[in-house]
Amino acid sequence: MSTDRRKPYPFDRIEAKWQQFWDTHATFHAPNPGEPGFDASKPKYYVLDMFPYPSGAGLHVGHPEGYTATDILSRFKRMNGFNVLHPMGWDAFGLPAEQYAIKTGQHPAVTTARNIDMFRGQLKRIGFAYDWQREVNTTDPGYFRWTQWIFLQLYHSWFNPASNRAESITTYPGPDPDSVRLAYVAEVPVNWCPALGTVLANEEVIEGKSEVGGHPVERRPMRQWMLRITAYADRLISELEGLQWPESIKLLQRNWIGRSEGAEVAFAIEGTPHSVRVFTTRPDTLFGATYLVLAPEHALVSEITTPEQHAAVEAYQQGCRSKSDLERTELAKEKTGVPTGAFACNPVNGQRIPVWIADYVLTGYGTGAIMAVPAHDSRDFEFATKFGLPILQVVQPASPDEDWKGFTGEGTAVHSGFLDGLPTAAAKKEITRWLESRSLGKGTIQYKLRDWLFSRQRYWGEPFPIVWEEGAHRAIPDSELPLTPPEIEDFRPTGTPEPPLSKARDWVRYSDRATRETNTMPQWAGSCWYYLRYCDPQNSGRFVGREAERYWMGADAASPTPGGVDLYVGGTEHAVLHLLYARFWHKVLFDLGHVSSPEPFQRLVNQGIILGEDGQKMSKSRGNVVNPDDVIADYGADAFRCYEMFMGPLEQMKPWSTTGVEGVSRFLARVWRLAMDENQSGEWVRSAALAEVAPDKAQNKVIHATIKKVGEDIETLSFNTAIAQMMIYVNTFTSASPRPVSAVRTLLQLLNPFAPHLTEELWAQLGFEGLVADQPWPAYDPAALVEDELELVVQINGKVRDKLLVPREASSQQIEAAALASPKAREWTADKSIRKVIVVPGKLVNIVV
RNA sequence: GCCGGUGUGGCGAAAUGGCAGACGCAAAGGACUUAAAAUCCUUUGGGGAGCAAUCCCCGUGCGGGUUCGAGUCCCGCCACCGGUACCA
Repeated sequence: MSTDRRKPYPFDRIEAKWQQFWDTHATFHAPNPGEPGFDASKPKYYVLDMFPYPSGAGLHVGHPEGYTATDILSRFKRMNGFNVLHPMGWDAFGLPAEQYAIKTGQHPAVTTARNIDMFRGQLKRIGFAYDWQREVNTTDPGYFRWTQWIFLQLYHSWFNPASNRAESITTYPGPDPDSVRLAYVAEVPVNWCPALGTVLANEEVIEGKSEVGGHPVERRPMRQWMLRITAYADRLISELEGLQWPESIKLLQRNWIGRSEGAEVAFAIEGTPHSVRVFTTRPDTLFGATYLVLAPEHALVSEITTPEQHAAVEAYQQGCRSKSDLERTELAKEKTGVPTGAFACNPVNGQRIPVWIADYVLTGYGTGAIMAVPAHDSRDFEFATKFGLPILQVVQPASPDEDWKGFTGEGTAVHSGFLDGLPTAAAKKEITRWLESRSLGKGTIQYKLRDWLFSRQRYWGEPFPIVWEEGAHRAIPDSELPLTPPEIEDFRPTGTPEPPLSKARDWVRYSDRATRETNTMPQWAGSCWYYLRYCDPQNSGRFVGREAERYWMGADAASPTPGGVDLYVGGTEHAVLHLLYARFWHKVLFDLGHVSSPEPFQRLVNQGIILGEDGQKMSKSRGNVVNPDDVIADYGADAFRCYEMFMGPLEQMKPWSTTGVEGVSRFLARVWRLAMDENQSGEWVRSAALAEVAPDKAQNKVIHATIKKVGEDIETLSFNTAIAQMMIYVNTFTSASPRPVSAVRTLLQLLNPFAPHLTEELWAQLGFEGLVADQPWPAYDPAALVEDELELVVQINGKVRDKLLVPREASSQQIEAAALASPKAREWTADKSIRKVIVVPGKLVNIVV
């Protein structure tokens, strides 16, 4: 398909040539402070792409969409006098490499290296201005050494609630530091995936199935490494505030963290020494609590169940245990539960209320027990209706005719003793105070967010820098980093929770008495801090040099933001996973004084998904996958780049169109022919139409309007309209003869960030000095945009009836008079009286009759 | 259910509350050519009147509203796409 087709311009010859040139001259290398060539007088700009997982399938057209956007911006910023950091690397630990290794027996390191070479080659063929000297690879020991080091920072720290930040564990005053470390071991119910042979984080489980592969996941208690992300729940929410992120992403994170203010209330269990603590966001409805529900797994169930109910309760618990999470959610339509036979005492009025167990109460949230207020909670209402439990209204809705049954909104307290008449908000405060004064409860805040399950039973991941001795864990010294995984023949999961690393007996044995931890870290670990490593990728003494970190990640004197990556572009799929984990690690490093900004990513933009030509999601099975290599072979990298940007707004989902690529390719060919003619023997030579003449007034207006619009559009990432404006520019000059050389020169500068190969080649062909990429961005002349005469629209009652040419300096009165005198206006207002005339200077006149 | 996003020509789309459809694709006609490709020029939201230059009516998912003026702002719906799901 790509072979014999005549090229509209010789992109095949020029693209490889310029890519080679940039490579050998390291054109886009950004020196660090202190390095030769570093210019301290320039401001910095850090543009970051989400680095890819180098899969065997190679790059697809979705990757380069965001990459092209950042590439244009970074080239633009560079031309505007910034020191630009624009790096690329590889998130190369992960399941697919390991599964491929299991299938073929090839070491994951081998396939990973091969895939990286393929990806790098593909990215270079698109002509991205990455600083390849800063390439990072999460599987490189020189890299993961520092991933392990950061893990140890977490291990050696605790979150001090008094200072609201992480501190060295040595400042912890309590007797058991292991109970407060940010990295800790716990026996917890985890998501165990038998098919993958590993546990998964909550974030990696979608509707009871593994995100990777869609295998069933079951819950079982296991000893695992956890990271105490919940300590940061509050800051992870509140510090979203100042970030320039899409509101929808901020909301997604807030919902994921799930902060709820409420109260804990203790209910004494009749005839036992026990009391059940419940969490509620509606303590104001306490008078309406007509029963309690414990999660089936709640520790007190066996203690309080009466002998008569024992069998029924056991059976119910057994039933829940055998159900997977998936079944539990599938069967969630109908509420189930059994009474324990026990009764509790409602502390506010002494009411005797039954205690039930039901699986609609979750063990992992709050206290694993609730007070049921069926009148004001839809789930409790459903349950109470089914089992004939009493329903007692204690909140009166504001609008009286609203059905109070199941009313979950706010209103006025009724049937609530001393709370009667109080609006919901006040009633919450009052009852909380009442409970606190009697030590029956207290105001609390709950989060949906759980601690981050951080260990995996995999081979292809970072080993933990931890050893065990007599049941106790301890860190290995920094001097033993990096801790590389052992060489083993068999990467297969053991099928049991025993990790594959345990097969490497020699490696596991640390000393006579100590053995190594055999779990590995999840894939997220490496991506939690790669943006920091880019700042100083070769540093062997520190995860990132202090000065480099301060320069690239620090607050810019010119900007009001507290620092961090200036622009981060990537897909929405990382809204709550990578972006939350990275913020967490960054805050820990910030608290410990290792980085200078509290947030890693100041401005975030999500590129939209590119659909197949049929408007469907691209997939192998649909056969609608577009391969960037094919597009580049047929139309060239510049056309590929420009088309991806011309398709529509960056953040929007949009379908691929081959004819659309052709259109953009034609545009680039027209640019080529502005400068070049084809002679008799089919060679491209300098166009005869080019001349050293000044653009005329109309041409000049297009030139300066385009400089203005393209610059503004790049800043707002509106690349589609920037390209449209450059098309207008080209259309203006295609027919011009003589054709001002200066106009072509300016166009090459404006187009360079979009089509770097084509513009660099023409720049050289026309004999201009140096590289276009090194030119300063052109400035526009506002005076050139001003017309001597303005065309105004004359409207009658808001409908356009005529147009009017008036001098630029015409006054409102003169414009009004001219409009009223226009033949059309006369016609339309003939037998009517004019009620009002609105003059919008420079725009229109509206005559209201 | 709940939360978020999006609805504009045949298609991708554009439009600080001020000429809806820029720019591109597709389509049709023409020029060049022995021919085709490529290239260049013209037309292209729908309907209507006129020999014509032109002119009129309708039109941004639907129904209301604010305004001299609404694709844009407000209220109420509908459809599609994403996310989420017993979080008390």
